Parts: sequence; structure tokens; C-alpha cells
Amino acid sequence: MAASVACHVLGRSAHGPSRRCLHFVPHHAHPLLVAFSRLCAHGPLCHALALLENLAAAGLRADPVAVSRLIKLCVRHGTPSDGRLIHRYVHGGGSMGAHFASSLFVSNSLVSMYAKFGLLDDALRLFDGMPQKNVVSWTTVVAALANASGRKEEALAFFVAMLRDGVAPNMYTFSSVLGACSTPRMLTALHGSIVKVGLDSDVFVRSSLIDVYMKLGDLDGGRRVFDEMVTHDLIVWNSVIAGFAQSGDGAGAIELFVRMKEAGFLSNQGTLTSVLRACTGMVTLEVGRQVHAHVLKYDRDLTLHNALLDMYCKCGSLQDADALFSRMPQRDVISWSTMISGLAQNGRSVEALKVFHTMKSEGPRPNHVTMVGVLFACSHAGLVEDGWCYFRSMEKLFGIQPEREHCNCMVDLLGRAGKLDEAVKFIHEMNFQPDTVIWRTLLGACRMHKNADLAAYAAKEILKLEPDDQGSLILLSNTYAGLRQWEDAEKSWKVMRDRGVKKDPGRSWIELGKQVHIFIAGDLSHPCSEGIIQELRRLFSRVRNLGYTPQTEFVLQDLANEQKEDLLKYHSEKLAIAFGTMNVMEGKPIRIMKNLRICGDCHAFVKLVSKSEGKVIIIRDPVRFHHFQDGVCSCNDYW
DNA sequence: ATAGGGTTAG
Repeated sequence: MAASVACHVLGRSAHGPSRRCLHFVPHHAHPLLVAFSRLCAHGPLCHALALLENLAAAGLRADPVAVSRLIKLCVRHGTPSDGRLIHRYVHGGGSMGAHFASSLFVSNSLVSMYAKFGLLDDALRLFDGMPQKNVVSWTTVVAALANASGRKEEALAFFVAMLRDGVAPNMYTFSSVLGACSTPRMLTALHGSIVKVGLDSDVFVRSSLIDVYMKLGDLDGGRRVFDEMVTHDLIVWNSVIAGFAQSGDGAGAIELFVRMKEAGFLSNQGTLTSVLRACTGMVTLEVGRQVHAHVLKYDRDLTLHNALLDMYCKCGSLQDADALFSRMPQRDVISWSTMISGLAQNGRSVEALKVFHTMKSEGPRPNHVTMVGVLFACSHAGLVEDGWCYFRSMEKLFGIQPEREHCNCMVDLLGRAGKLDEAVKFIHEMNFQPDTVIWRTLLGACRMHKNADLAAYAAKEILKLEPDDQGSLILLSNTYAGLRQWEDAEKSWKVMRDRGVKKDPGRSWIELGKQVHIFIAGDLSHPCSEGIIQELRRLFSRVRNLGYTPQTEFVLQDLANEQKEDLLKYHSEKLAIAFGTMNVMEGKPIRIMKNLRICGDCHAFVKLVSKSEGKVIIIRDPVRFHHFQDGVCSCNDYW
């Protein structure tokens, strides 16, 4: 009966001469074995499994290579139960079990299969019981642990155990273990060993090296490995572009993208996703739109579409984001979360919460990131009660335990709303040890509501944890300056100077054509500076007619009023706006990105410019957006 | 039989 299945598969007579149709099956093999090998290679899986049972019954030993293929077939089909079945057959005792138990091929395949199904404990149990292990066995386990979340330490431990066992790592091992590398020191050591054993020319090893250098923040290191390579392939290009995009160097990423195309490589989904992320970081909407044209080819790639969606949100173009979101063929939790925080960051909190309600009824189950977006929406719209409600119910409704991020949102929510005492109470009662992020949030709220005592307390807590933190010293002196307590403000500046901490200058940038123009506070070195100063003068006289007076409280130092006005006049966003009103086409919004949060004086100025010039102005700071139109800002003066 | 790249918050 089984023999006739075999003959059917082979398409020849049961007793005819066997041919060498499959190279790994000896030509004198039993027809059942030949048939089995063929089924393992081409499927269908269920026939191969049925035949495996017959082989066991007939006492025949299948080729380990064929069994490995069969295991791979299970992985492709996504059926771990079939994999377990095979495991039981080949290790289950009997003559066949005894035969396969000693086959490294089969055991390694099984370990790999369990790992691919995420059944790491099964994989490790099998691995531990193996009488012999080779590089492949070790590498499989190291790779599995390096890819699993939170098990990187174990991956490294296995790597060390492997070396102690006298097994030499190969390029597969190194590219796997690099994924578990978490400190620059460790990376230096690994890179050293790789060079020593001469594996540094392997593209896989190199792309892993690039990736780790970049992820650890060493852009130059990654770039160096990249530049030393003789041959690049698409994935190596993608690694280095992604590295730049992820570490915030959007311009570097796009520059590399251009070089990649010059080198004759065609981009794929991965490349485009990183390029979009670079556009997101730089707020280059026009470049992003061009990328959108290429995205159309990949209408089934959700990751890519999510990156596109985020780009539109972060470039402040909510119409595009909305349109894309409603047209997307599929939406996952990331798409919904992106849309919710995108709306919230653009000052459209009510719509953000509406999307969240739609998501609850017809979308995927919200996760912790979704809830950060929801709480963010509440805090930036002053919806204290709603915020409490979502915070208290998230565990019961969605099984999401409040994490640090959510607590931080709550402190922000209470602090912004002026409930500073409640915010402090919340910090002391939450389930986490307060960290600098939380204290900094409180400090920001103190600055907003001019509470110097509490600000000093928060700043002290931050400096306990991070003695050289410049941000909190600046915030603290800002708070004192806002209260005109110049002595105290000066004192915290002195602390900064003594510690050698320098304030990051304010920077704003704007995209014009294919160029990004950068403006630095007080710096008039832009080639168009003369024109910009003239334009600023014109804008100032226009907004003065609408009631603008310089709000010198936003200048930190204790100077004469005129000097303060001079400092305010050349804040980077004012320079960028003058450049924008001069150059941005009629009917198009002026989009500006900046590295620091916008000050109150600039905010008032821009509101009036939007009115006097009849222009939509969109400014993105590191946290949120301000859409200025007709004298009003989307944040309702609440940021 | 084992290995490399891409999306959401702060």
C-alpha cells in the first residue's frame, strides 16, 4: 500500500529500475525511502508525514537530510504540532530513534524549528540533551536567544560556553552573537576577535557590525565598517541608512540613500522605510511625498505604510495622514497608535480620542504605546478627568499594566493643569522609583506655573540622579528667570558654568525646494541674513499693530530690556519664519522644525504673523506641533 | 542543519 504511494509519487513502476533522481538517495535505496525523500523536498507535508509513519512501521531508516527538509517544511507551514510529531518519531526509541538520536543534522534542525516557533524552552531542552554539539547547534541556540526579547544575556553566556567547549565560532555565530551585544566594550572585544580569525570580510558579519555600532550610538564606527567594505549589497546599504535614520541623522541617511542609487542599487521596502523615517526626523514633507510615489508599489507592506503614516503626522500634514489611514488595506495596532498620537501632537486631542474609541470597537486591542498616546492627548488638552479615567481603567479593560511612561503622562497631565500638589503626590504613590524623566516633567510644569520652590526640589532630585544634567539646570534657571529671581537664576547658571555644561543653542530648520535651511539663535551667518533681518523688521512692525509686545520674561539673563529684546528678536524660529514668509509659495504652509521647545514670546509672535501675513505656519518642537492660522494656535496656548 | 536591514511614545 505504502509502496504504491511511493510509485505514484515517483511516477514509475514499483519494480522498475530505480534511477538516481535525487542526489542524496543512493540509487539502490528502497522505493519507500526514495518516495519519502521526494515528498520531503516538494511536499505535500501531510503525505510525507504519513509516509514517515509507514517507514517507522517497516523498520526503514530515512535519510537525515530528508528528515531535515521535512522539518523545514513544518516551519514553512507554521505547524509546530507536526514538528513535535517528527521529534517523537525520530527520538522516540526503536531502531529508527536510536539511529536519528545520533544525527546532528536532525537534532540541529529540530532545535532550529523550535526556536523559529518561539518555543525556546523546548529548543534548549533538546539542545541540553544532545550528546554531541557542533558549531551549528551552538549557533542556532545563540541566534535564537539573541533574537528573543530579554534573553540577550543568555545568548552571550551560551557564546562563552561554546568557546569554553572548544568549538570555534564561524561567520554565522558572529553575526548572531553581535545581535546580543549591548555595550561598546563588548563590541570592541567581539570586533577584535572577528578580525583576528579573519571573518571581517563576510557581508553578514559586516552588516551586523554596522548595525550594532549604530544602535550603540557610534555612527562613525558604523560608517567606518561600511566604508572599509569592498562590496556592498542591498542589506548592507539598508543597515547603514537605517542606522543614520534611527539615530536622528536624517540628512546623513538621505545622503547615503542618494549614493546608494548612484551606485546602481534599487531600493526595496526596507530602504524606503528608513528613508521615510529620515524624512520624519527632518520634517521634509516634500521628499516624503516623493517617497510615497515609490511606496505605491508595495501596497501590502504594513511596516512601510506605518512609516509613511508617521511621516505625514510628524510633518504636520494631517490631511495626508487621514487620507492614508482611511485607505490603508490593513491597519495594525501600530497604525492606530501612530494616528492617535499624531492627532494629539498636532493639537487635535478630541479627534485623537475619537479615533481611540473607533479603535476600541473595530480595531485591534490597544497596547501600552496606544495608551501613552491616549494619555498624551488628555494631558495636552487639559482633560484631567478623562486622563484619570483611562489611566485607572487600562488594566481592567485591556490588561495593560501602567508603566513608567504612563505615570509620566499622568504627572504631565496633573502638572500642566496646575495641580502640582497632586502631581507630587502621584509621584510618591506610584509603583516606580521616580527617575529623571518624571522629575523633569514635574520641573516643566513648575516652570509653566511659576512655582520656584517645587522646581528647586525637582531639580535637586534630578541632579542627585544625573549630576551633570544640563536640561534641568536650564529649566530651573528658566523658572527663576520667569519669576524674576535673577540671583537664583544666575546661581544655577553658575553651577552650569562651573560644571562646564553648555546650553545647546536653539536651532530651527525649514525645507525649501530640495534644500534644508538651518537657523541658529543669534547667528546671522545664513547667506540671506540681510534680507531676513529686513523681513523681520517688516514683520515686527506688522505684528506690533496687532498688539505684539516683546515678552522679555523669556530671556534668562538679567539684562536691560533693550538687550533682552535683541536676544528675543533673533530666536532661531523667528529667523526661520522670516525666511519662510519671504520664500514659501503663496497658499503653502510654512513648516518649521526646532530642537528646543518654543518660547512664549515666539509663540505670541507667530500667532500674529499667521494673521498679518495670512499664512498657515506649522512649527514642530521636540514634543509636539503648533499649527498657527489666523492668529490662533492649535495648542490653544497650552503646551 | 546555523547568520544580516525597516514602523508607533518619551
